[in-house]
Amino acid sequence: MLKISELSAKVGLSAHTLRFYEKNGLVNASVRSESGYRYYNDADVKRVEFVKSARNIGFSLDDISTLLSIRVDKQSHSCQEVTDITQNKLDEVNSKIAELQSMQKILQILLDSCCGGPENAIHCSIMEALEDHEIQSPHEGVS
Amino acid sequence: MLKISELSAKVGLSAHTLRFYEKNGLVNASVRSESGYRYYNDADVKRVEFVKSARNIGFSLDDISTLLSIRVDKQSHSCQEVTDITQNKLDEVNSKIAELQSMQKILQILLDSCCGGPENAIHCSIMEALEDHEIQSPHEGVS
DNA sequence: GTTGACCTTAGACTTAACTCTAAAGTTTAT
DNA sequence: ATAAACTTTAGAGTTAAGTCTAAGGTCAAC
Ligand SMILES: [Zn+2]
Ligand SMILES: [Zn+2]
Ligand SMILES: [Zn+2]
Ligand SMILES: [Zn+2]
Repeated sequence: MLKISELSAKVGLSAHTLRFYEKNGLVNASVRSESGYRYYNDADVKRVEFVKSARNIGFSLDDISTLLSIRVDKQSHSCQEVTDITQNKLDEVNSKIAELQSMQKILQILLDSCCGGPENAIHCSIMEALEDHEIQSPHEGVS
Repeated sequence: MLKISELSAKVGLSAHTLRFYEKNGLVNASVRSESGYRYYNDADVKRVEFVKSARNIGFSLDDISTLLSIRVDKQSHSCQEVTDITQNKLDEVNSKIAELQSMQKILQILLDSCCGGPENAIHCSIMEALEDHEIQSPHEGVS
């Protein structure tokens, strides 16, 4: 049975974060001492590690809650439920990547167009590009 | 001279946002009526449009403040200052893309490994992967 | 028997960029 | 002259996932 700081050291999440996760219903210590100290057993540790893996992939705490509820009763849940969560996350990641790549592309064009030197910025092509109306939000461009 | 709702309609930023930008020192109306109404002249409109272009590329309001201070006195600033801001932003974007691509890769592997069907999740390979310790945070992996 | 390290809670703070509300004053149209 | 639409301000709320603080209780060692 681990105390909170021992669990913290073991899994690499701060005691604060572990208490925060508990407050949000993700993980709790199976045992509390008379004085209120948290004690985590092996199953608790595994659950925390599951949360950490899911978090490392990028799942939100909400997603993780759902995954945990599947985890405690796998018989009542299907692979499809799991892939749905995973696919939604992948879609989200892909759309963020697309947005960032559109920024990346514009930023690279701007950098390529500017001399980057010590001369004054009166004819700076980056400043000129920002004056023009050619730059659209990556969200607005539907095509 | 445009009132705030007219400017809002013209540039596609809400009146709330325009006031918020003013509070943060980005843009203000050159003229105020006796009763306090904001009136924006052509130069104000151009400044707002500059802000919007910069925001569309992904620059933070802090970056935009700096770009605006260069804009009002281009003679005292160099192309290098402008490219520094731009390059920093590009670096940031690139590192976010890398992080997301690492998530994308793992999510895709997980999806490929799971049948996604209606059967129960007892042997679900996604759940199994989350139980294992093989999933690292994209931030921790330095190599 | 006291020092120091640890634990508890509730609740405030952080970041960024908005977004909204309330209460009041102004302008425009009929 | 009155209703509708617009504007003003200060300030609170939103989001996610923590992060930190204060004030107090507990445990181990010396
Ligand atoms: Zn230049
Ligand atoms: Zn330049
Ligand atoms: Zn399956
Ligand atoms: Zn499966």
